[in-house]
Amino acid sequence: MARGAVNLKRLSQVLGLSPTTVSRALNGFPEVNEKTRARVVEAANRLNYRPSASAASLATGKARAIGHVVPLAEHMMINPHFSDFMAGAGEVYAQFGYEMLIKVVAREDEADVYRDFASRSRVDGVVVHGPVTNDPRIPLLNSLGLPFVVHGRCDDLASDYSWLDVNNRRAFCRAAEFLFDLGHRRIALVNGIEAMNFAGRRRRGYEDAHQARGVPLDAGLMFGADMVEPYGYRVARKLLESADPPSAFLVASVLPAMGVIRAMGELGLKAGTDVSIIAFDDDLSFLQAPSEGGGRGIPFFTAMRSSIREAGRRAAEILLERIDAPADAAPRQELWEAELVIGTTTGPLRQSAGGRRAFRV
Amino acid sequence: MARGAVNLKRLSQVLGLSPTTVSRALNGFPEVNEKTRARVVEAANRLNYRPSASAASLATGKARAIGHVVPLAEHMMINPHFSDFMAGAGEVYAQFGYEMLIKVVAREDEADVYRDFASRSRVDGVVVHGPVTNDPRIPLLNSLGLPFVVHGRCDDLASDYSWLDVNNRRAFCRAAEFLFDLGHRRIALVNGIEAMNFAGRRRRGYEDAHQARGVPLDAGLMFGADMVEPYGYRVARKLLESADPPSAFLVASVLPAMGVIRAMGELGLKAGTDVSIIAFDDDLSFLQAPSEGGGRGIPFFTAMRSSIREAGRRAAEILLERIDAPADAAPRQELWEAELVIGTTTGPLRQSAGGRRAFRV
DNA sequence: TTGTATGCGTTATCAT
DNA sequence: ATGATAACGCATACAA
Repeated sequence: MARGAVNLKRLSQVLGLSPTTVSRALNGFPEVNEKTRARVVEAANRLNYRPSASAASLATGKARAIGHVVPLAEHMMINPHFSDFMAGAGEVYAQFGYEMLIKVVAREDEADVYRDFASRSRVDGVVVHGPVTNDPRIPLLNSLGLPFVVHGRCDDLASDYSWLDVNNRRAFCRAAEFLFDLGHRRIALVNGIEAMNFAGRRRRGYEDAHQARGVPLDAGLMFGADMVEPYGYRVARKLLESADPPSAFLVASVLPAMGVIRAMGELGLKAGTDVSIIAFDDDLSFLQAPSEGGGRGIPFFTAMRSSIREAGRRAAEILLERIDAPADAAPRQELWEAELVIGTTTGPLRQSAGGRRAFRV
Repeated sequence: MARGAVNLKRLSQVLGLSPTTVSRALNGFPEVNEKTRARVVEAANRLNYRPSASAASLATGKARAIGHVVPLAEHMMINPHFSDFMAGAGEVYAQFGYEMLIKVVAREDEADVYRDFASRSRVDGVVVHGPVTNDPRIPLLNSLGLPFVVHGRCDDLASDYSWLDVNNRRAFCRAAEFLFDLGHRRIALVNGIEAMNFAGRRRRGYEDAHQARGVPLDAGLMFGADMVEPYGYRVARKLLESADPPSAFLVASVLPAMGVIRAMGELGLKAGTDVSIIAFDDDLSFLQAPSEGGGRGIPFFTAMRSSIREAGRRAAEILLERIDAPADAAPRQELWEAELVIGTTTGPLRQSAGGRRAFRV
């Protein structure tokens, strides 16, 4: 407690009431006299009284905090996608009087943190980030009895836990079909790390579209790595300078897509004309132009878009809902469809783009 | 407490000892018999005992948590700079057994959150982000008696609080001088929001260099806004298509610098040859190429570099140090120099670049 | 070296 | 409608 902070006892002495009544008045119990409540609330505000978090937590068994465990090693999480998700979740937590508690730890210590959270009752629930297939965290959390929600999914059966996911497979299938409809046949896939469950789904969507159109897959056009800018740059340089370059790119994030743009700029190629790009767009805030006069301008990237910030908000809501629900309540599962947004980076296949190309480097 | 979790009383009963002795054994008190301690530690591990956070906090008055308040409105904070800083700070917190507590709130509610933190003793200290000149948070936190450290500075006198900052003025002066040395005279400044204290310092550094070289300032070349990608793009398009374009850009972050690159690509201009770019590089993880075989490759941007993640680590260390120090200990202040890194985006002024230019669009 | 008793600031139970 | 009293789980001053 801060020096001189007023506690329940002091406040009740000032009011000439018992601590019990003051507590009830402040916590909205119906039995307390409205005149008394008004007096109490006024005095509490005036003296700047706030109940001690640890004392309340000890008495109620509720921490009023949500935990997020961030793997240290893979910087997958320490990136713009993650911070936008957290911003959304944080809004909801603040709104409902919850704290957001973040723990940055090595992958191998993650299980330990969950055990710690549970047995020390530091948090009332956790959000699971970056699920892999058959993620061991799900059975662990279930056995700990700690409420949780997964951002993404771990498997196709996904029935015994709550999750919120984007229909990645369908999004990438639609994106590829959109490019096929424009006449493109050689489409590079610049995917995320395939060990991540979401990246596997995205690849399958890409494959679905190829199969539906009878276009054979070319392993030389498929890449998977951490979704950073230089990755897109490297892949694009390599492919666009090769003998048989793709005419379009399907990119898992606007970050590597920026890298593709950079590579094209260096090679004198214009996006949407010489080469098409469609990206998965998490609606990251740092890539959005400040909206002038309401609404957003014409987007740069053609993209499958789904706001990761909105996902953060909704995931938080689902989790808070589950925390208040009975322990045996049915899990909540939501699958969002990404929206196709037409920007400036896609266009019909140019005949000249098929064969060799005169670079303007 | 989680269902069935073992507490101190149960553990002591199992061991046939008093709770006091068990507590002492676990907390490393010197007076306890080593054989007893061994027994206690073994049993604690076996039964997976962990002290309740709220009970410990209530008893000791320490929360073992650090607060970070993130303004919701300006997405300045919900961006890659912020998440990298947090990653660094989080590492240190985890190492010392602290939690990181993040609160996303509207600017106008920020003061309230600090009061809340203090009076509810939810945290032992806070990190102040994005200081403006004469920031009201500093006197508030001082009056609350809540230990804090500022990432950045609020004024030039900056004596009554702890801070960690980069020498922004000197960094931008050096960057501009580097461009002057290459023969450039018309250098665009793509700065952050000038209300932020750091951006003001950067502008002054840019002005220092102009004055030192006797180059007059051109208000038409100086911009300030939120450091997002489209901002750099917009400014670069506008300037490079103007009658008297700059031959070089000094950019406050690699994010808008990517936008400058995009604009140049569209205009058929090559960085380092046609136009030079030097950026302030916070060493953001998502822009770093995965190091192949140790070390990092040749950087893309010529830049003044200072790792914001490292700053997060150090800020956390300073704060934890202050929390343990006596309340009247002298504030700790550190000013870091950014490092000049030569990349591929700068080169000597081309004679042809001065006048009109043939665009290859 | 170990144990007893008390306090930390709430909420909740049971009276009145 | 209000009050006395007992938890909550730990740490610690004091006693032995």
